[in-house]
Amino acid sequence: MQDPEGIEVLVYTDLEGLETGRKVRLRGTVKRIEGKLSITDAVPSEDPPTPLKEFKKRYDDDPKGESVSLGGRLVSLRTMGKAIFGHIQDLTGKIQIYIRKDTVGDEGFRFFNEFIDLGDILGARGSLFRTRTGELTLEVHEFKLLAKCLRPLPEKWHGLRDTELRHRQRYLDLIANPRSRETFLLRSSIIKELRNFLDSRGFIEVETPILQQVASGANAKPFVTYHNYLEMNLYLRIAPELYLKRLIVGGFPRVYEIGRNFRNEGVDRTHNPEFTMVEFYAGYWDYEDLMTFTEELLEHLLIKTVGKTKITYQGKEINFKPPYRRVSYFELLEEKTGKDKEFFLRNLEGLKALAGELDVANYQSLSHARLIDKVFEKLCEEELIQPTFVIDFPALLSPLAKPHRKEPDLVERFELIVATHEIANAYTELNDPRIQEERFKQQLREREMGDEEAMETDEDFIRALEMGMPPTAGEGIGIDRLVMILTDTDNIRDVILFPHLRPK
RNA sequence: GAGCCGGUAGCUCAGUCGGUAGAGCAACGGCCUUUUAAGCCGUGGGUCCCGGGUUCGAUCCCCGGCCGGCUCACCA
Repeated sequence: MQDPEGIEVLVYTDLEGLETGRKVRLRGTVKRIEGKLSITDAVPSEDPPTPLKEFKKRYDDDPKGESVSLGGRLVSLRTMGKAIFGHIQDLTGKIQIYIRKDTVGDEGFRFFNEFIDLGDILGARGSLFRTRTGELTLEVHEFKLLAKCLRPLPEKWHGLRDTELRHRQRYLDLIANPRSRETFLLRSSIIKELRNFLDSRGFIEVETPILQQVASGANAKPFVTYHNYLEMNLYLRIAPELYLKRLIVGGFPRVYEIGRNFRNEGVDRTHNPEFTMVEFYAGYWDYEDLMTFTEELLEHLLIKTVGKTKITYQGKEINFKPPYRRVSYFELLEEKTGKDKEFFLRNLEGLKALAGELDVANYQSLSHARLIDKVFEKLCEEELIQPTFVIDFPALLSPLAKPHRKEPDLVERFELIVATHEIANAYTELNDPRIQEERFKQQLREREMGDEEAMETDEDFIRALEMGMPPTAGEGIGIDRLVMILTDTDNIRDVILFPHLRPK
């Protein structure tokens, strides 16, 4: 039993140090125990404690007569003279505890009253019962202070609202806001199920360089860093694509990588400078195979994580039950503009005029490829709510994709759009080294014309293709955006544990 | 990078037509052995984001800055 005069286990002395450089309201209890608090370690506690959700499930049917122990953070406290009610919380749930003077004894009760505060981490052992209102509750026989909470908890009813604080001190957000805990748990299970699904289909998980000598495989500005020993600049990858395809050349039949990409660009509701992607590549597949596969993958993810295929996102119902609509890029454009593929691909002046009418920013200085893409985004993407495969993109926009088997100006590429967001981007991979070389040269010309984000040439990648890459299809899925949709979140920072913020 | 909005107690928020501020929760002292946003009585707590300006006087008005949010631009 606890005895304030017992063996020293937990002692706070230098409380001033806590206040360095900032004003902190220290809690009365803490001031009181300054220098002198001590606790025996005589109380046994299960280590580590069972997650509370599991705990409650286990004992819900038969709460009587058990001597059980649990642990977690004390998040509410109702003292009623000679009895105390409170709730202990962990990541998975909450359970009520009940402490009676009769049960824990005078000394134990005094200790709890004097030294235990809201926010403390407690271990407790006792028996379960149901209160009048039917709530499963632990009547505490023994308890142990496992860690002291020196700062006050956020407000118990409203939680922690301030977005800045929620992001800067995510631990507070996680303690105070159940919604936030649920989001990150769901994110974890989405990634787990993604991995399970890919593994079960014969994909091999690999890791490729994050520090790269050439940042290629996407159109984006890289972060630059410096390697002291090699005396050279290196780039944080903007995509793993070219390395994963090297592995297909090397004989891996199917590979995937889940990891961070880094793009040195703006931050907003749907962009964080580092973001998580899965990219997977399958030899002997084409983009048609990938569309079917993607439908199966998403159906699996939805069922395994949220338990259904129909969800609500920002007030709109979205149905992930396959099959998804497939519509070609130029078909959509023609629907919106009445102008056909020939117009977009051959009539640069007409296209510029159209972009001007649509208020596309800087339309005078955009490349042909970007003009098409801007017009598409402006007119078409905004209306795609249900999962939709937009297929057969212009070759101009897709330097790594294989030419379409029937249409010479197009490539075999699709994007999966959900709720106006691009969730996946995929294509039959270009495996002809000569065409790839030509595409890189075209990108170089775009770069020379001022497009800073045109793709870099990777000589070794061309050499790899020269060894022969089997027909292959590959796809990238933005995990953060997928999590946003499945958690009904409209800001990417709410699905990234520690989003980037300016230092305060 | 631009425009708009915001920053007041630990948290959630109110307020001051310019006279240095309040509530609830949290904290602290009491009462209370089935409460659950517990209740009741009492107490303490603020560089009103920072720096300048105007003014007898600025938390409030003006200018600049910092941080955040939204929209736009760039991008996935």
